[in-house]
Amino acid sequence: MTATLEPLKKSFKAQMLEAREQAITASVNRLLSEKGFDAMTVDEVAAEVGIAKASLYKHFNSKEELACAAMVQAIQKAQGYLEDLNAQSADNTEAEFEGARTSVALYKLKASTRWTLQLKLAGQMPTLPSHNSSLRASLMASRPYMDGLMKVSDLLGAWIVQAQKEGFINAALPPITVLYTLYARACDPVVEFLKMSELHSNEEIIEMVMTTCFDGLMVRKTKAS
Amino acid sequence: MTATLEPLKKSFKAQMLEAREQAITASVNRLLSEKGFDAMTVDEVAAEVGIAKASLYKHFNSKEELACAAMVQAIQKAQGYLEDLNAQSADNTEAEFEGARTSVALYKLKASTRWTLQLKLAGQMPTLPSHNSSLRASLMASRPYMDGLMKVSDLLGAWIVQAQKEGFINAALPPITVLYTLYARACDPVVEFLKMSELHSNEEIIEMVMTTCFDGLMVRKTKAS
DNA sequence: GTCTATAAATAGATAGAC
DNA sequence: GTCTATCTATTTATAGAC
Repeated sequence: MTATLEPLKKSFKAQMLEAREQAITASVNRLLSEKGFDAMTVDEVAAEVGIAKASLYKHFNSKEELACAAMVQAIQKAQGYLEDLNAQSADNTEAEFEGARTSVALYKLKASTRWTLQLKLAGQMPTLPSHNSSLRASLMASRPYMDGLMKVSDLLGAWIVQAQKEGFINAALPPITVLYTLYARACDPVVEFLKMSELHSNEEIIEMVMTTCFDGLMVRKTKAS
Repeated sequence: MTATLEPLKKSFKAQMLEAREQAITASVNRLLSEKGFDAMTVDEVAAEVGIAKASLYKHFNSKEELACAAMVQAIQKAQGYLEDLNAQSADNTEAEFEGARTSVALYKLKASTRWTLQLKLAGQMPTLPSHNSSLRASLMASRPYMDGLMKVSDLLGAWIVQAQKEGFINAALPPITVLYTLYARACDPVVEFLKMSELHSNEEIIEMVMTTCFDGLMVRKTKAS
């Protein structure tokens, strides 16, 4: 009996541990989103999780590791979303809907960006420190993070190239520039400014940022021009 | 004789003081641009200026005041640039050049944005802390900063409204959204990413960011479409 | 005003009991 | 693993001589 229960017991214990660490990374995620790595203190994390600071250090060896774990969780979440999106329509080809040319690749890029903005507005997007910091080094050294980042970049990159081939994304822009421009939406201060102004709903903010990102500030000449 | 020299002596002394403080704000400006407010330490500033830390505190009462002075200098520099730009062509009206419609207001907005990006690439654009920090409060409380910010916003705002009226800037976007989007170029991480990649010259980076900002990521349909 | 030396406060990390 | 209490390093800020 113990022979069959032992593994279950172990699994349960492991699950508890994982749940606890999940709770920690969730708090870190939120704090990282709210104030960033430098301004976030380990005391705050401990207070928000509801455990002693020393207990935190039993799970993670440093503040960097702590933040790293949260970033890994976030990037893997993004990877999961993108892979689901990719699986929805296997064929990455141009399509025709109601006489208007559309692109599955472009659609996916827009959906990803919207998803990012939603996460950001929900306070769940841990912002990378814009300036070089100790966190950067830790992230670079983290296999799971770099793996996730590479997978995400590959997926987005493929859609970018595809959308450029199909004539939807400006082919004069290097794909890497387009990629960075999309990544930058994750730390777009416009979102926060507009949110603080309280003049617009989250949906309106998202649509405005989507417009400035994909259509730009200038008017689009319609076919009637 | 002393009666005529005294004021000169005083003025000279004041000029020295101002020059010293100018040197300090320049260093702060650079460090603020490089690492941001949180990561910048007063020790670093003192070391870079070449004076003792205690001497710094004779000029400024706190780290916030120190950074504040640098930000005021920066915003006033921007204000000066915009006012010069405004004076160059008094009439903010639509124009016709070689059969193509152009807009003086749009031209000014683009010039301002280019100027911002150049400053940023030169490492002279002190980045506002994206998250709430003690610096924000100090800036809000600083009359000269708020005055400068308001003047800058008024100038840009007028050009935005004008360009929208003339049909060059997307009128579906609230002017404040356009304003924030332009302000956001000052802390655009894409610029830094592209600079780090060392694949493009500063001019190329600027042109790419100008394109993504004003034209967006999607292709523009030419009249031939 | 500038310096050296130091105070005071904060934050990352650890010791050791339970 | 969790806690309280503490250590250590860093950083903002100041005292006091010159």
